[in-house]
Amino acid sequence: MSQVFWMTIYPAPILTVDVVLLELREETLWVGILQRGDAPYSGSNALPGGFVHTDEDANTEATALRIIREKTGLNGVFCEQLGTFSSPDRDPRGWSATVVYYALVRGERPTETALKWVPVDEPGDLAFDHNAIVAAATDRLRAKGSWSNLPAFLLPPTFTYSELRRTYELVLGTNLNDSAFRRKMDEMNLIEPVVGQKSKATARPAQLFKLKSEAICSLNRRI
Amino acid sequence: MSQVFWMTIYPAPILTVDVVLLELREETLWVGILQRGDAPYSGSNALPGGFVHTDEDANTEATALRIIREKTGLNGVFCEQLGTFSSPDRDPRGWSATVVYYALVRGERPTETALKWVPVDEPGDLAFDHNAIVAAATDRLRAKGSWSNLPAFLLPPTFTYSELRRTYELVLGTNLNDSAFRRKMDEMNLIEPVVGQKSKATARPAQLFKLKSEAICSLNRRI
DNA sequence: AAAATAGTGTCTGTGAGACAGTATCGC
DNA sequence: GCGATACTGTCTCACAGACACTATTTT
Repeated sequence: MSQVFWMTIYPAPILTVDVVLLELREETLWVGILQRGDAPYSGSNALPGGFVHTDEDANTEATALRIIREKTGLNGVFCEQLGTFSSPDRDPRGWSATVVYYALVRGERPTETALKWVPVDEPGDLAFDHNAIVAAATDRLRAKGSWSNLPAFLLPPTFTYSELRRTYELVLGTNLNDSAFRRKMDEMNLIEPVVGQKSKATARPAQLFKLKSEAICSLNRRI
Repeated sequence: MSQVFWMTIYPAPILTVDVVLLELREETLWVGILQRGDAPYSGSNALPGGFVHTDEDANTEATALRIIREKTGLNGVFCEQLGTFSSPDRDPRGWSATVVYYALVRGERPTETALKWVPVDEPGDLAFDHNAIVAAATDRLRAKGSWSNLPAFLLPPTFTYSELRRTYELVLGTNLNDSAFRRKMDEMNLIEPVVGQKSKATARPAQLFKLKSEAICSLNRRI
């Protein structure tokens, strides 16, 4: 290991991977947190995270997906790199960097886990620099929501026009015109109808739709 | 150091910082590369990069700015995190991650340095995964160019409408309508005239402009 | 029938492309 | 004068907001 060579000059920074799990429920965006057991910040709330398992992780995204699987039991969620946060002070163990991913949980939150959900705008005091990281993740979601199909990944696989529009409204923090939204969605060719009908109890049922592609894609127009 | 605890379980990944220096010259985007002296990939071309100096770098961006300063002598260039690239194979020394920044050099390339400049679209074979990283950086530049003032940072501090439009055209790979571009720039309030005039030798001199703010900002409309 | 939500049709203002027309320089 | 580039004015089309209107369900 020639790694020893430079480690004698500069100690290797601590490298971790953290995940911002985001979920939409009851008209609010929630972030998943865990109470830490080990030091540092033992007992504090923090984002789920961990070290790279160099024997099994193909890259830091694989680490993030493994952490998501371990903490929530979920597979196949939308997961994207947010950025790397670093400083000499953010971790009392020394100079550290954390590669952060954010993930969107579709529909129902997983149960039977230690994960707690708190509103993204009032997550309370989190360990490390995790408050700043949560803020950066919501900024990214709101920014990217205006020109991509990202908000759709906060919904279950099938959804109505109204649910999709309401999701965009909550992510973007604005009200959207109903007919203009339908027009844009129709023309942008992102969603397709499913034969089943939504059995909304109170009024006329709505057509259910699903994404044509399970991949994130940018829109030629703004929402 | 409780760092020892987890290092006994998983060896710490190698963490580096790399910089994609981009420059616009002769109607082409160029990327700055260095010939490597040390192993691995000794003799190959690679992006300028290095390890975090934990005694002096406040974060990985500071590392990137220090690398830019050391390799080009430039201060105050636009520099932004592109992302972190990682894998067990990208560095023969072991599992590694590199935090990549891209920087835009304004106007004249620095001389008297070991830096070589190659076209971003044909950079030749680069060490590590640096070809993929250069491609990701140009993708980011092209994407962000369409909704921000980013391309202006490829120009000298003062420039004409025509030069700014040409820069956007080269970054975006499309032709832009002259009068529409002027209208948008006027309304978006990003640039302001400077009293001096450009002394273009061949024809009518053009008004020089400068950015109102030296910060990157997103546009409310697309270019 | 009334209430409620789903979905459609049409008017209108605004912004962007197209392009003609004017201005100012070197020669 | 002419060529060249800088800049301005105007026409038109397309898109998005507004909103009235119709449709289909539950109660």
